[in-house]
Amino acid sequence: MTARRGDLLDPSCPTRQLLDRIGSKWVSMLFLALGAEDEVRFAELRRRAPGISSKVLADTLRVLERDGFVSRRVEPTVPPAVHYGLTPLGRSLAAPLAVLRDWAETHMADVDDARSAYDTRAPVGTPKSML
Amino acid sequence: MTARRGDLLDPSCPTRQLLDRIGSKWVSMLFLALGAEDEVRFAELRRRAPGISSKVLADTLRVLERDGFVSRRVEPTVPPAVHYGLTPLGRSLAAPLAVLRDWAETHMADVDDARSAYDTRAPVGTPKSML
DNA sequence: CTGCATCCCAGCTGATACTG
DNA sequence: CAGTATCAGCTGGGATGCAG
Repeated sequence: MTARRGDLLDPSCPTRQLLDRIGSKWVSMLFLALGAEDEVRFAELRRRAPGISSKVLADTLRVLERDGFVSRRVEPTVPPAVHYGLTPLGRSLAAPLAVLRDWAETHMADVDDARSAYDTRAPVGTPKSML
Repeated sequence: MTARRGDLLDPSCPTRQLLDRIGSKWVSMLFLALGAEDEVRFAELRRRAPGISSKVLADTLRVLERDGFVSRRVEPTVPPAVHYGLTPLGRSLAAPLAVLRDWAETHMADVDDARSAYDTRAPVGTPKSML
């Protein structure tokens, strides 16, 4: 049907774009953090994503808002209060993410074992990248 | 169950590691290419992943082999013939990947629309005075 | 409180050339 | 054919400082 083989290298390939998003460092964690409640404020998100800088958090949220995954509501108080939440589209991504998490928690131990075995067989020469 | 919130920033978090893998540029395409048959040779993989360099292909395959996703079988002929295939573990990842692909093909059009709408609302370079 | 402007750096990715 | 060696570039992510 759709998906010819070469699709995934087209930058416009839907799957490619989705993988780029959810593979981004903080995105999956923000989905978790936002999924817990209806709305979460900026500072609270920072707390739930320990280590993120405000720049990266703002950047990531803007990208997700642009994608339609995240809603942004500003209360025009002083100082301002900004509330973020998942849109229906964003919530619809929860299922695929849960499938990934389940697979990971079920099988990544096998991956660890495979790595140990591989490293025992080939102690030197493993590329440092992609580890 | 497990998954405390902070898990996803731990480099050892299973989900984090899985996302890093499948988000890598050529991995999902190689899974597609390898899933079609039992075994595929190096040069054939290059053909099925147009644009990949032999270095990147070799690196990626080695990482996937180390993870236990991919098997590697060398025929000691001259010149050598190397056959790659998916292990059972690698094949078990097909389902999660299919879920992602399905979601992407169903919903990424909505994301495109959201982006267009966002870009219309916030064109580049709009003076703040006009907001 | 929120988040933009800058500057900066690591490492993923790629181009090219070479070898058993 | 199936890689390895080397070098270069870009982009994502981060530190810091400032502003509305």
